[in-house]
Amino acid sequence: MPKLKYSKQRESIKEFLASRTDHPTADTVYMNIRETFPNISLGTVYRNLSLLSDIGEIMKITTGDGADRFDGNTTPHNHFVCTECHSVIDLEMDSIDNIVEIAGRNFDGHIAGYVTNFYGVCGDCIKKS
Amino acid sequence: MPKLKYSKQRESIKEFLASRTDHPTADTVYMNIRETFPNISLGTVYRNLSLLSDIGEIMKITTGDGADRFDGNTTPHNHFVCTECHSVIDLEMDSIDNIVEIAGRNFDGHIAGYVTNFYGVCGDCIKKS
DNA sequence: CTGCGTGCAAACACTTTGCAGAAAA
DNA sequence: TTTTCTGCAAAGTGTTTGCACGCAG
Repeated sequence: MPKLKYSKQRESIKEFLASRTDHPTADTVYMNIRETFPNISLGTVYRNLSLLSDIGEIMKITTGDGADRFDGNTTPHNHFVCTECHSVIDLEMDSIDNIVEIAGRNFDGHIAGYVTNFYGVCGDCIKKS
Repeated sequence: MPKLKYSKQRESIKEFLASRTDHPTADTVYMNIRETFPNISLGTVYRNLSLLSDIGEIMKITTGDGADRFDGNTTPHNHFVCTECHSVIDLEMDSIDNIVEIAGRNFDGHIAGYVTNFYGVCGDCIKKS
């Protein structure tokens, strides 16, 4: 694997994600970073998001509902996806890591991890209805 | 919502999925159904897969690893995704539905369901290495 | 006859990639 | 200098859609 070199674009993307608690898509990141680097390209944004999530400095969230989203918070946590407004919300909940042990009891492979997404209607959408 | 009409293509797709325990992609379904209906189009396959999963007769699996997959088994269960061979395997495990209650304790929206995918290396890939 | 379903092809959304030049080490 | 990173644009992948015809009800 190639050696990592500093780039202000990458730094900026990382900082941007760290400053948000929502979970922007690559396109949203692009739109925002462009205010600082008007010439940055969408390709560069994708390349850096992918690189950063490979080295574990950010997290990629696949919801199955449109574009992937990215999270600057790399501490283990789960997400809730609102089926109305499509927002993705961090859940502050007790650990459910024990499900790995439950899943492994009757399985002959090796389970390295899991991703759980919860679905439903968020508080804001309930109020509006 | 429009009224449902019988179609032999749709029936065939449903039967095909019911006959498999792996989790074919839309393209795999297409390739196989074409042996019975040589003129079926990929668009029709996608339309029916989408319709069938909307009405709950099949299940759509988004792994974040390539194309979506489809499962004819609609009884609630979880999946394991092998990061080596990319196969998707049904897990026979005790229910973890209690995680919904855990997630809901400190959340103001309404959680309707969840999807958990486990990741790791499957038994076959472990043997081969 | 009415209207949903189909095949076809074009369009679409999201993401990746090849290239030549710019920037970091 | 050497190697990585960038902007640009083109290509790629998976999926959806408009249209005219076909078939179920």
